Amino acid sequence: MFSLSEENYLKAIFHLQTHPKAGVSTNALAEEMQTKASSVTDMVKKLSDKHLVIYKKYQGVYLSDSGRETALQIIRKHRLWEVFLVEKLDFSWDEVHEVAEELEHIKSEKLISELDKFLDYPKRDPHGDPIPDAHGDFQVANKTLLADLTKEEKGTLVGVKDTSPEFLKYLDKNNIALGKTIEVLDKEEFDGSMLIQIEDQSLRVSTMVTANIFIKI
Amino acid sequence: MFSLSEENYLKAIFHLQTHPKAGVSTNALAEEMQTKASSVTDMVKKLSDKHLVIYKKYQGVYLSDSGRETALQIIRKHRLWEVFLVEKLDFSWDEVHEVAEELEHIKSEKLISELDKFLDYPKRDPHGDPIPDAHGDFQVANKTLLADLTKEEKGTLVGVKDTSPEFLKYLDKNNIALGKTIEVLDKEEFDGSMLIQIEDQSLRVSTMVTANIFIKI
DNA sequence: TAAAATATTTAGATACCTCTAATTTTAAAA
DNA sequence: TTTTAAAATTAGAGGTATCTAAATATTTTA
Repeated sequence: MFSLSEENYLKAIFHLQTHPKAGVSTNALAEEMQTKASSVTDMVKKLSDKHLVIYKKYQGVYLSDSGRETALQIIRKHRLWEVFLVEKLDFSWDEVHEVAEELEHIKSEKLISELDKFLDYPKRDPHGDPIPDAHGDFQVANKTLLADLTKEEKGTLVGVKDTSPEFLKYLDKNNIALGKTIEVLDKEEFDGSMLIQIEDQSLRVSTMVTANIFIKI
Repeated sequence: MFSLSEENYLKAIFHLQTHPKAGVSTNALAEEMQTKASSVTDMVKKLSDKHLVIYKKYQGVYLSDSGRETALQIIRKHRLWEVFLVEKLDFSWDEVHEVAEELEHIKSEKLISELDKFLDYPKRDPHGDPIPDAHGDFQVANKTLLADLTKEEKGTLVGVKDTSPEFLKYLDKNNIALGKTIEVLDKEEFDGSMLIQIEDQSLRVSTMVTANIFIKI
């Protein structure tokens, strides 16, 4: 169907396309794909020829409907494999991304539908991100950044924005995990850092942390 | 480490290298890889530069020790994934090969060691082929082709030589499966066909069948 | 708004893996 | 053993995905 590179580009465009009005810039895509802008231009033309993206020179790139659909199927596979790795193979949440990056490109409808069934149709991956179903539909959670809470507010940790191993290991070290209750004991106006209560410990965290934790109030 | 093509070539050479004295011919490898002889020559040179094979022009190609080791690790991964697909995801034995061809190239030591553990260290894949361990060691079964049995001999079906979906579906249709006892009721000298007893049914099978079934007496 | 800085695209080249067509080597047959 | 046939290799080229360097377009700044 599509090449490895093509699939990775579609996924990257999807992840960068936060505002549906603005196209994804060549440089942003180059940064995301760890490649050069000129390579991006070439690939984007190819994706455009295949009607996976809408592209006008110097105007940035948008996913077409079929491009979005393809991207969502890859994301579905990625997240299902992450669940498999954590729940069945004892991987920790900071180890799954790299392997899932490879597994997501395996081409078999049956493999994914059976895996989904085997895992009992999980709704979220180990980082709290939603798993699209076979039609590409997924629940958009109503979640808030911890950074946006104010003193004395509290909620449940439902996701992380930064999924780098470094950040995830930091969270592990401090017993911060999905599903736990977090309360803002104090917020420093100067730098935004917070004193938070999580289970029986209180902890001071910087905005590097609070801006990467999703809370459901 | 190695490219997809390189890994597939090593695997193909391993499978073709039945007699350790004779090198694998360019044409045989081209047939196995579904490619042209000229492409094989190019690739074999590249593998030789990387010391994965021993190659002298016009003399055929042999796996080096490191080439053999690499091939065995790919075969290990292939067969472990096959077990996973059959035992955990309800694939039938004629459906697993194609998907395992892709899964075998995922690069993660931990993935395979954890998968091995998850599957409880299986010794054989769904077709009865042995699964090499992490060191590349595996048990060579003492098995005989059904075709080599004579009248009134019997044994257990321990493997199949042809693993094509067509052959496997034929076996399924006739309730011929791994672990079952087969007895030779009669053997036709003219064409080698046999009347066999398998559980409560007797069945006449051609040499196309008997030459692809492994029996342990 | 003109100049400078930044972003993007184009041109030309490389690595990988493949192909066809032509050549060379080896093996088989007369 | 010479000829013929088969097998293997080389030469030259194409597609994919990438790169560097140069050119062009857009945006920012003065």
